[in-house]
Amino acid sequence: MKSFYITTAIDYVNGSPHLGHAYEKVLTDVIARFRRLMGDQVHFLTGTDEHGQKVQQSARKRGIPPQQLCDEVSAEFRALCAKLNISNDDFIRTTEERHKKVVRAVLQQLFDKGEIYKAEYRGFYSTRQEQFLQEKDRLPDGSWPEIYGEVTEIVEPNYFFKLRAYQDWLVEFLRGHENFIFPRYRQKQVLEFLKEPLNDLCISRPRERLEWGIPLPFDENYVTYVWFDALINYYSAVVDKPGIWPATFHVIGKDILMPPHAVYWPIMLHAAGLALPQGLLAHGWWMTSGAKMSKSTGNALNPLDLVDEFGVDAFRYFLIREMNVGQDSDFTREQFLARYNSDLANDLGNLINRTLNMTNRFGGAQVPAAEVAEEPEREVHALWDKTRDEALTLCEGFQFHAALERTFIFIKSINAYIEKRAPWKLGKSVEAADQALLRTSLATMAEALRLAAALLRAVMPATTDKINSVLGYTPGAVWREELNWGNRLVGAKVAESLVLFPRPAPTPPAVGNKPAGPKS
RNA sequence: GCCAGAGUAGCUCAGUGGUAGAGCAGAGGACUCAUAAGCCUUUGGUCGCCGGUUCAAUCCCGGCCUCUGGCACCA
Repeated sequence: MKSFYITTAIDYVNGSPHLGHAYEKVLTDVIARFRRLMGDQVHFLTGTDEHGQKVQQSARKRGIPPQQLCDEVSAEFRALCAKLNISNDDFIRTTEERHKKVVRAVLQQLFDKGEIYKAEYRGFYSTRQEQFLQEKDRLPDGSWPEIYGEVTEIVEPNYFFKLRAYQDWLVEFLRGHENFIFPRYRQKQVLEFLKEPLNDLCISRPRERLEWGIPLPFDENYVTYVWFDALINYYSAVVDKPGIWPATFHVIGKDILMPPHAVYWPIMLHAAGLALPQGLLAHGWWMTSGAKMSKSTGNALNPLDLVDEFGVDAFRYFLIREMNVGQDSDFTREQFLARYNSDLANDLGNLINRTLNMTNRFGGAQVPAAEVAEEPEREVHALWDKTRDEALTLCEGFQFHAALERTFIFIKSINAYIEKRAPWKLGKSVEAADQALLRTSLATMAEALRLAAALLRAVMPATTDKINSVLGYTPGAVWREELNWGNRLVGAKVAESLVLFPRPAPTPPAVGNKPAGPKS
């Protein structure tokens, strides 16, 4: 079985989960579920990044130990995974011993090889904020903003990793692996960036400034800083699990593609003699009216509430259907409702319910066998084969939004097929030919629905299960075989009815000067 | 400033060297198994702006405008 190891970025615990985190987890989960269905041996890792200045400061502000803060927030991210029905196999925290051990081992190894050296770091330091500032922090007139207090240029000994020595190697590597980064144009960006010489990477902070971190194994007066801690989680989580490394894909936000994942990480691995991942998948951001969606912007709408209101599958469907992986998308309640009502409630949900109803009313609650295959049936069969083939290809290329689009075209075609056959008319006829057509139409709509549901499995797993359940069907172990048109449902006893995606109560018209709707 | 991506119907987007397509929204119709859902028909666009190449450009070239992102030790 082919091994497929996929990761999300680990989330920094200095803030609560928001839509961006949710999207990355859902996207990665859909890929993981899809690969499992395709027969790969999948290992899916997510987790939390827990060290650093900001965590230390936040904990101090609240008067609690940093570990307690990490425990609290990390639990929130775990809860998010559960809420979103994420199928991760492991959840790593950078404060776990299994991780720290590996970070120290890798650092020691690189130090012994001479890849890490001590030198002086020079920069502008804000005592009040306890951090070094960058040129871009300056005001246009060259002075430093008030919040930094007194800023002084200081020189501090630190440890550096020899990034620059590997710059040419990295350029060669990327030229030789054109599909290393998805989407492709991002790889060009990285190569463009690499035309400028790299500086070596400062990987340490003195302990008197930063306590909350992993001590360098070769100098306990320092802790390692950010990347040698965070990135190594991908490796530390599986170091004792044979057959998983290297990663197949790291799914990350475009904001941490360059330089960390596209430059530091490959060089770190190469320098340490470890195999490189097959690829990086950089996704875009959700925006609201052009503004990045995050907690700090104080957007009134909390998209995660939609999970409680409409169910996790509806939420997952929206994220995957609406976002073209790699690009940015807008998130509005209106767009969500449009998708929910049109695709899920009207097209799919209603199709399920009417299929159950008709099977009960005209078929004695049992799926009959198809007896004829005339033009309408042949059209549905042909469209299914085309839909399945295209959808699989699209999913393999991360074009899930397009795969869902095709799938829903097929679902709509089932509705159209039903109108063509009009079983409610056939049901009134006593002619043998009409009765055969009736049985055929009931069989066809049920089978088409089963197939459509199977194709949705990676995106809406609970929905697929429910549809199978009301169709009285238990799917077989091999998903690919489930995608073939057949007669598996013949004789199945179907449920009476199912309203899967109930239409939301109509919003009261926003007229007059009444106060806005009830606050719950 | 440099680099990259994007500017196509009210909205979200697809697309091709030969005077443009889908879904949603809007309008009309026939039906009734169904979540007043579904089905059929339909309105709607000088394809960002200006030039050029071509018999012909939305798609090729040049310039410009606008939006988004990256530009290093910052998550």
